[in-house]
Amino acid sequence: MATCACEINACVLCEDRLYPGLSKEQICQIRESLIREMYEPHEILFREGDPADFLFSLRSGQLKLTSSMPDGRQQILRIAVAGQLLGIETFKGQRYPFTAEALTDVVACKISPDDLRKILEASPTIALRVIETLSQELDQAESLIRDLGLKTAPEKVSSFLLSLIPQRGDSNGELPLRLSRREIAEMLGLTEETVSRVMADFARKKIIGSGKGFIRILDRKWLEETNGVETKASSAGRRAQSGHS
Amino acid sequence: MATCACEINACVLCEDRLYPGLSKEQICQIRESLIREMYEPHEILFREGDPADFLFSLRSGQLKLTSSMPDGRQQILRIAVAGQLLGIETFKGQRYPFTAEALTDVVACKISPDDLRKILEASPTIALRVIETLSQELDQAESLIRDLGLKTAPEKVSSFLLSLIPQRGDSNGELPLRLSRREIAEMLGLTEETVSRVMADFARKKIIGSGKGFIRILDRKWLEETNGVETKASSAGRRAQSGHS
DNA sequence: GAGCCTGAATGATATGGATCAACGCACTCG
DNA sequence: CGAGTGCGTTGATCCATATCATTCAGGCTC
Repeated sequence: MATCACEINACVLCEDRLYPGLSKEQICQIRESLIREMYEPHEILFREGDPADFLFSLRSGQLKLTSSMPDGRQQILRIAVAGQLLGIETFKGQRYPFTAEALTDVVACKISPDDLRKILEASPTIALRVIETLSQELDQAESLIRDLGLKTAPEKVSSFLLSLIPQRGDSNGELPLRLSRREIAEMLGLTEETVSRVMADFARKKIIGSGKGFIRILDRKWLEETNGVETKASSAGRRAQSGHS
Repeated sequence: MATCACEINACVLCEDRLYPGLSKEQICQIRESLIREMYEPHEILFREGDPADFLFSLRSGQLKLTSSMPDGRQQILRIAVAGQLLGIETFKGQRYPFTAEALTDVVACKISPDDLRKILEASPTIALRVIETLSQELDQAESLIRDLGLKTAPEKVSSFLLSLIPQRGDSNGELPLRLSRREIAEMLGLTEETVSRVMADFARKKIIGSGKGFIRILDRKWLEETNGVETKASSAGRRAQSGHS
């Protein structure tokens, strides 16, 4: 076992329990095809347009996936979190459709599409996990589409802020904020300035408190309402009164 | 075989060749869990927020998947095409995150999440196909994010028009257009009027020809350039001159 | 054919957010 | 220490697209 490339068991492809039907040897063989790698913040795992030679299974840390246009406009497609699989969009080969950049320290398992295919064929449990992961990613993407397509700037920012709250939500503690204003803007289809203004406005209204590298949600309910889960009447009312206070 | 609920073999879950290791009986049993259904244009398969009791495998036809806000704003998240699986975002249960409406005549196989899970565990080939389908859907979603987040109205419309061209592209024949201006707008995060203006403009410039229920791409190259695959210089130039002609 | 309906095109005007520009503050480097 | 640099904030102005309103064209019914 000591020869396994993968010693820490934390990613979709690495956990023992995911290979119930297989022998130790088979498991070890699978793990041999995984290449463990570490990255520091701002390091690029791969760039949009590069030949997609490897897929990545994220063990820990966060990545931002971006796509940009020749003139420099850039869009964050998604923030990838531990457990997710990167680059399956390119299962058929070809090229990466986005750039992946580490936001934090990152540990990832690198694997070739062919090897992954073999693993999936060998272990339905893994395949199922991959499907679940993919579903989650698709869901994330669809949420962003909603935000981009039909929300106003304040609604977008609300939505973003709410997405920072961890699942089992301890509501209003300090939440780490790893993205700069610019990055938030690139995610929400806004400009740096607009994000800054909206957040300053929220802070003035005591909706959030902000500090260096973190924010604190002070009025979660207000954010949830402003985010679009509201009646036509309440929306119109709030929007009407939402000029400069 | 005659007792199988699924007789036409065209969806991810129905093709014989996808169950290489299984006996006739097992295959037949799997198919028993599929409920084949047919829908007409404008029929709703399910609504956003409904309990997600079933997943759907699309055999033929097209669907639009929409999400809307309480005040009526609506966003098309994706156009689902034959072969795709609908609603896996809800693999964990819960509720449909969007409404699915038939754009054409549609044939779909309905299946419960539990049954699907069983099938996936039994057939890695199927699981692999599902993963490929999901990847494709994710890719579609990410493209839309790009369009929504960083493109101007004409760029969005270009991108949309190009997406109508079938894979093995016979370039400039008549392409069926199943979406109204309103629906195109709902997809691209624009208004009906803006889409109408842009398309009228394109038609005047002989980029496209449009008719009732179809369009014809006359200058594909121009669309591809306007879509963002272009240099900074060419973009700036074109944008500068793109006022009212 | 008259009346009506629905989708698309077009015009006039308003506005949310982009853009351009300046400034403050913290940090780093020599 | 002062100069330089990066990020965020704030202000003034502009413009792409929304919004509101009207017209047009085709299809349907009576």
